[in-house]
Amino acid sequence: MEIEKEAITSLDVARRAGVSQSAVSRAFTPGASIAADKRERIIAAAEELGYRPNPLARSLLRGRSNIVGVGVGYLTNPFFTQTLQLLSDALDGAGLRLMLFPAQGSTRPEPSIHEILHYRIDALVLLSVSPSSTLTEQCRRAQVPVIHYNRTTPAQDASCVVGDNETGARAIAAHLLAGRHRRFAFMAGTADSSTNAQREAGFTEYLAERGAPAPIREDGAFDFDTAMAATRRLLLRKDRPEAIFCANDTMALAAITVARHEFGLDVGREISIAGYDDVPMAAWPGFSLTSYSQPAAFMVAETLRLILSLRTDADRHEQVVAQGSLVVRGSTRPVGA
Amino acid sequence: MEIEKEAITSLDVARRAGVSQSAVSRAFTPGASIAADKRERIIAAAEELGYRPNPLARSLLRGRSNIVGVGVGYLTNPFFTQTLQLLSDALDGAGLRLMLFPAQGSTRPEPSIHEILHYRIDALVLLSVSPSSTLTEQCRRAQVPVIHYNRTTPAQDASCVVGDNETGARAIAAHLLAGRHRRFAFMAGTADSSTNAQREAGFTEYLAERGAPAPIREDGAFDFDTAMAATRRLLLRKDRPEAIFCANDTMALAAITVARHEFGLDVGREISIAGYDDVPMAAWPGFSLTSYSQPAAFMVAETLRLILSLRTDADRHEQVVAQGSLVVRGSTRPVGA
DNA sequence: CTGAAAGCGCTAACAT
DNA sequence: ATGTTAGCGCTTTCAG
Repeated sequence: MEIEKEAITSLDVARRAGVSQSAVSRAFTPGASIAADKRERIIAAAEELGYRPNPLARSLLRGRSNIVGVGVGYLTNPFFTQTLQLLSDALDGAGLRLMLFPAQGSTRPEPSIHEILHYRIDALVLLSVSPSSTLTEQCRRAQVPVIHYNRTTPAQDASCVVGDNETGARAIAAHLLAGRHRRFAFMAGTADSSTNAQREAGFTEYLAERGAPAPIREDGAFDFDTAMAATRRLLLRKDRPEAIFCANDTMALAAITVARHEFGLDVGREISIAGYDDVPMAAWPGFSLTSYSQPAAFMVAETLRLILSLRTDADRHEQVVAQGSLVVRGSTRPVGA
Repeated sequence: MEIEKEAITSLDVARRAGVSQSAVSRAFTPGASIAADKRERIIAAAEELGYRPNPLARSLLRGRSNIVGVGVGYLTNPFFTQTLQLLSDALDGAGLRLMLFPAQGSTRPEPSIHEILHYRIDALVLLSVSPSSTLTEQCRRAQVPVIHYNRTTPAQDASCVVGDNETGARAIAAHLLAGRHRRFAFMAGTADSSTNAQREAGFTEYLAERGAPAPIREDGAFDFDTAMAATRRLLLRKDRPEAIFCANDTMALAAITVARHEFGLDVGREISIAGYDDVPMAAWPGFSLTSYSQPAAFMVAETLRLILSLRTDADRHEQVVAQGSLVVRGSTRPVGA
């Protein structure tokens, strides 16, 4: 064991391998022109010394840090958790670092985003965070591509990766309609969310097209507790809805819980409840929630592709819309019943 | 709006404020000796230009990056999710950045950790990751303090923040014993986890002390699906256990699901099931899971305290043991029933 | 208290 | 293909 050693630098490796310091740099740069045998000798010397190029110094010079900033609002939603896990693995596999920061899910400009931007990050990924124009503007100026995940921007002036919410919501509507329900309800997520808006539009429009009555609306804010309260209000109505479509699974799980445990309803027979996202819990026998599956793995893969492609030109932007699929389980009345 | 501007540097601010570049640096360094009015003038100029010191350059020189590496195994466990959320907020509040990397929850040395270490991170936090001696050694050499969260190291040669698992498991055992159960089972988490070992020891020892029979043991690997299978094995036995203590809540939720939906058991009357962690879902009416609560907020606060204190001397280490509390709900038979 | 100057560790011209 | 040189943007002596 060596005694208390300061970090080894490329110069140490250079001396050891008997070459110039810049040769060491080249040995660690994929496209650089250097003799194969010399490179091997340098790599060998580096291994012995336990050397790795200092990413900080490298970033300072290159103007890019190999770091991707990831902003996330509420980690409590399993859909985001799953996404974060996938994204974490994907970035790691691509040799990119993931810098996580809390984005509160709100519109107001977050100071942390500001700070993150100074790390000369390769890209900024926002998971279900409502877009803010000031943030978008700042990133544009800093030449940092922004990728909205699970959100679209009003002006479509930024890149995003989203599911086809309208189609999904229409599929849910069609399924509920096929179950011969009359009174429908929609439990909304947060109002400023494009995701919620699209799901609501798809659901409402499909019902209207088929001549069904407009759904009752309650606000569940994408949150379990809020959704429980909203469900109570729905189920206490004289014209109690027969089918509830919740804008995400978290709220649907809350609705099932309240319907079953507080109102003693047989979910799937006396009332139908459907969600969106198809989180792992939806498949648990205790819930058996009908939902619309978002292809998380595909969406994350697309996000990575965008990161790699946009870091060369941040001004370009691209919208990716992923197709999902309806997953019918026991929480909705069977078709034709 | 300016035209396509390169990032502004301290020199730009210096020129604008009519001072030297080093004055700008001092204005942004808390302890530096600079006249108050000059500092204000510089700060004003910086605001106008939208200047912030480049953290990359700063880190390169200071040898510390203000980044904390956080390694996490499985984000699917809500307890870790909650912790990550809290930690993310805490670090952000302290002006520290959080670099997330997948640690696979395994013992083998991860290449990403290697890479992260070169960012001259202030500390490495490992969430429920089994300690590896090679990793510990590497961090020691790099003078990076390691903090194990929810794990202890065998040799106690590193810092950690853990709950008092033995006490918690004993409290669960006492509670189940008070419910007049005869046949007990313990559903274990992953074998190499100190957390699991301590919970198992506390549970088993308490039962032994009271003259109760040793619990049947099944392996649930801290995982929902694995725990479902393990529960089936338990409930198919001739000597079916009357009370099951699961080493974490995820497994307990699986046990409840199987007991209720596959075996038609009335959980809390015909069988008692208890968990550990007291995740939010434990309180859902559909589960009403008796659990032992880990004080996540306190543990994260302590983690932050350790980070701040250890970054000046990485050689020191400290063990923090947090006290939790028993949360009795409906999944276990009431005491005296 | 303040400015000039010397690097932190590395990459990217520029010469050879 | 390789070594030399000039910085990336900042902090920190060192003089004054």
